Amino acid sequence: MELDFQSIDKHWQLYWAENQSNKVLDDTNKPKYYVLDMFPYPSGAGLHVGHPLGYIASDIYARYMRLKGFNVLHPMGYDSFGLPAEQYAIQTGQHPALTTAKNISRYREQLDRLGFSYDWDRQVKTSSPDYYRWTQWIFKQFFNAFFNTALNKAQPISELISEFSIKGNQGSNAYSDNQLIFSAKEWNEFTPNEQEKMLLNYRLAFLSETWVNWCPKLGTVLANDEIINGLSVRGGYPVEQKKMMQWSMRIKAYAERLLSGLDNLDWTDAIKDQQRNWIGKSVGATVFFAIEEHSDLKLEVFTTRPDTLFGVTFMVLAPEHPFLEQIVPVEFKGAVKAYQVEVSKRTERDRQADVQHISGVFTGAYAIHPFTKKKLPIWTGDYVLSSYGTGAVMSVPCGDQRDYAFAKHFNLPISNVFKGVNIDQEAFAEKTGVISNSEFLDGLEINKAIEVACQRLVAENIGFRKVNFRLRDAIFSRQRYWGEPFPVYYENEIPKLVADEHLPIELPVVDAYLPTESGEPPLARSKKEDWNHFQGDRMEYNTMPGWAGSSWYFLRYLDPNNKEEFVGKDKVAYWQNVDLYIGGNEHATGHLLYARFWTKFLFDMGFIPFDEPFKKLINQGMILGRSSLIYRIKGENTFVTLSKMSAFETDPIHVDINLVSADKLHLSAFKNWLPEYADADFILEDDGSFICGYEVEKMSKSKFNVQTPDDLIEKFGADTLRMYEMFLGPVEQSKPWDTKGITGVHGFLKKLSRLFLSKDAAWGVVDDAPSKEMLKILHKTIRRIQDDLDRFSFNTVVSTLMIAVNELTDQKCNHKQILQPLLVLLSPYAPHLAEELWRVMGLPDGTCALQAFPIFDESILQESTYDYPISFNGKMRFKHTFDLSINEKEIADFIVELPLTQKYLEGKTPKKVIVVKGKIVNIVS
RNA sequence: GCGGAUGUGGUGAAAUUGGUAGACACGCCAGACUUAGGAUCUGGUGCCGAGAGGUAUGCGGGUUCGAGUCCCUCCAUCCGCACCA
Repeated sequence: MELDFQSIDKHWQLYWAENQSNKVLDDTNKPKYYVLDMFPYPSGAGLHVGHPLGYIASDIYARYMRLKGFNVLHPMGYDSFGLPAEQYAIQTGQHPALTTAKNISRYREQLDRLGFSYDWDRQVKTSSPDYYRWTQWIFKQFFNAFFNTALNKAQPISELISEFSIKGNQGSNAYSDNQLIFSAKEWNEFTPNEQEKMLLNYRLAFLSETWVNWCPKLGTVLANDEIINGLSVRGGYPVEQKKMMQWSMRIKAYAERLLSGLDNLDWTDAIKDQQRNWIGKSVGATVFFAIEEHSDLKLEVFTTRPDTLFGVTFMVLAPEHPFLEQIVPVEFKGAVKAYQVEVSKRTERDRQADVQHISGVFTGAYAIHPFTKKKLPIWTGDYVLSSYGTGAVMSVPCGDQRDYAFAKHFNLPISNVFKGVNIDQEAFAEKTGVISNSEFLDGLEINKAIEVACQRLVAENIGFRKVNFRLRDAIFSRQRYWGEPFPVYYENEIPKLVADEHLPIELPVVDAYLPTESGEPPLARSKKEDWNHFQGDRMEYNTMPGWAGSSWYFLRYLDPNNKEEFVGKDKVAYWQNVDLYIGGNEHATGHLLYARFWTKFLFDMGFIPFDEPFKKLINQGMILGRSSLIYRIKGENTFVTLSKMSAFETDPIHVDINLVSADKLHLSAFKNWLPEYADADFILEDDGSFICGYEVEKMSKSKFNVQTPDDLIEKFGADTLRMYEMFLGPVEQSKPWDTKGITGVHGFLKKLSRLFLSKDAAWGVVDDAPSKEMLKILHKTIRRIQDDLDRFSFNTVVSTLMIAVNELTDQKCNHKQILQPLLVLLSPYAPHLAEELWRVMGLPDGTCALQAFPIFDESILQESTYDYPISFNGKMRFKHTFDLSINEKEIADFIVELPLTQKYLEGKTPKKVIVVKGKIVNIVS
């Protein structure tokens, strides 16, 4: 009797749906466990074989924990705002909501075919008004809060307002970039607009001028990714740096907590390091430099090396530094302006990638050294970034390689402050040694010198100790259509919040999804009567970024239909944070940091009882695609087969992998593929075939290398695909997709089901007592699977099951006492087949998924003897069995006398015999 | 330039704390059963060698009775990046 995997899949998927088998109740009597996948963006290409890798692992773990008696929350949803749907809308005029809905139903269909145990009643979609209503609401909470540095937490802005009206902002603990000091009297005399503007310096969601990559031709802001060599990827238009009023989130206020919070998380060190680097804490000092002929200005710099203050020979400002407006003498203005224009054409990423190219101009202005009072020329150079520190550096060529290179390039002076160090070839960047040539720092060891320099800076009121972070406040507005509208309108250019009862602010109808003629975002196309109906002058036309919705979605699953709150207090008290989170590495610093930030904020405001979202994190590796490439002769429509391409100048072109089998291109299918290839010519191999090249790279629609799971499920069934994806290797590891081995896993499932078949082809499982041997196989398997799953080693479980089935087959085992628990062990990996076999065996107690994980019995595996490997100088030669009760000395004495031992000793006397009980014997000669 | 990761058979990989390297599969070879098979079953398979044996976890060194595992130097590949003052 052969199994029909397809109908088994369908039968059980239907059964689960009809019986609501995956519905999760808030059953507080059971311990909870929350297993979460990073929710996908539903792209038009559908789910590819890489997506399920993490989903399968999490589903296995969720099923395992259910068997272990936990109430497991395992939900799924969609991160459904995003650029591709908007791009498609621009091209076709179709509303992104329609495209998105279509893609979601395709995803759902594909997910369902894999037999995941998601509770779909809890689904969330970030683009659904029921959901983004609460994203807007959370934004309002950020707007209405500030960060109290004394309490190290966020607080309502109302408390700050009353503080200002009583004592002004002198000595305030509120986190802010604001420098302006005002008294209570001044505050109270501010107009309401002035007060509002001042408060924007404190709110955790705030408006400020920010540099952006602006493409005038597209009328839009672009991400670094969308720019190559200063030109937009789309259209190839020039891009420039421009200042723009943007919403931001004051994530910098949380830098210290985001950093220290990592210590208690069960994440890999690799990913923690990435976040630590991103946050980038550095300890040093702020130093103020006077500027010649501008006594009103103080140039503020941050340095991690105040000990090298006497090595400063010049200053460098970022080309965007505001002082350049004021301090550049007339005769230098032209050159500086020209340089600023030149730099504005480069993105920050370009500026950083290009280390070789040194550029800058002298501004004509001078700073005064705070101690020596020497004149220091002020330059501007693009290696100094406006977004880090103060956008200005004191250049110490002897101690910093970039300063050194800059000094050499422009022939600026270099003075050495390190005792006995040669700096003829390069700067000395190490933090060890002794300072010289530095007045009061002479002779001090570097760490001591840093200390002394800081004390002196403070004493002379020239500077102070400072902790700096490279983390920047997160820009929170996008000039796009397909995102959450802000619950904000403007009155006299002051932003005002829309009242809660008007939420959600739904996306308005627009006639096109492009920016307006005047370069305003698409939402500005809305009609006032449709959308802009609040008392202000206009609505906010920006939308929120993709990460807004994904920063809190894990909370909504706990209580997805709550109309009163974003999550009910009782629900969040029971379910708490995510116990296991599985997703791709690419979110290491984006999503994972923002979600942590929002969680900490919501905790501070008393909405949730924990301040980290994800306790345990597993980063699944990327499954890479194997793309096929064909080579077209430059300027012609002729393609050359792989072995002959070297004779020509060619361009590689990605070709749909469905037109290729075993690297051979199907020529007629290729000609029909796209109109431009209809009359292509080919230079073939001598045997008449056309061979393609290949490349292993990320799967993407544009590379035509996407492998969907559908065909494989069609052919082998969902269980085979689930097991095969796990069998490929550790989940964390990246690997190219290859279906070569799938038959092995498929064969295993068949072999396993044969255990349940009796000779006369009926389902025949016997009640007879199993042999000792069979029990041993079972319990060995239980132990290994439990151990492996507990350390998330999903791949080795598959081989453990294979070994068990191989051994049980050898034993001709058809004993219920063995096979029943075996099915439970199998069920997290192959739920459809496990249920089917459970049913045909006529086993009681409902379904396999409702059973308890088999209990491991140590006593069954207890052995009285052990087969010791006997090694000579570390090399294993033979084995000898001893009773485990025999002690080390007895074993050693016995082994030495064996004839085999004498043979390997070749007449030598052993120097030492090492016996590790229950492990190994090693004879040293 | 900085940061992170990874290097084990023809291939995917295994080897919890240092203790029998290559489990389990794919592939390949031989055989059985078949009209046939991309079905099923049996045996073999790191490399060199007829064999005894030798040799092997990117290269080179070190620690150890014993190293894929720990330490140092180097090499290669992949990923991320915001030249981080």
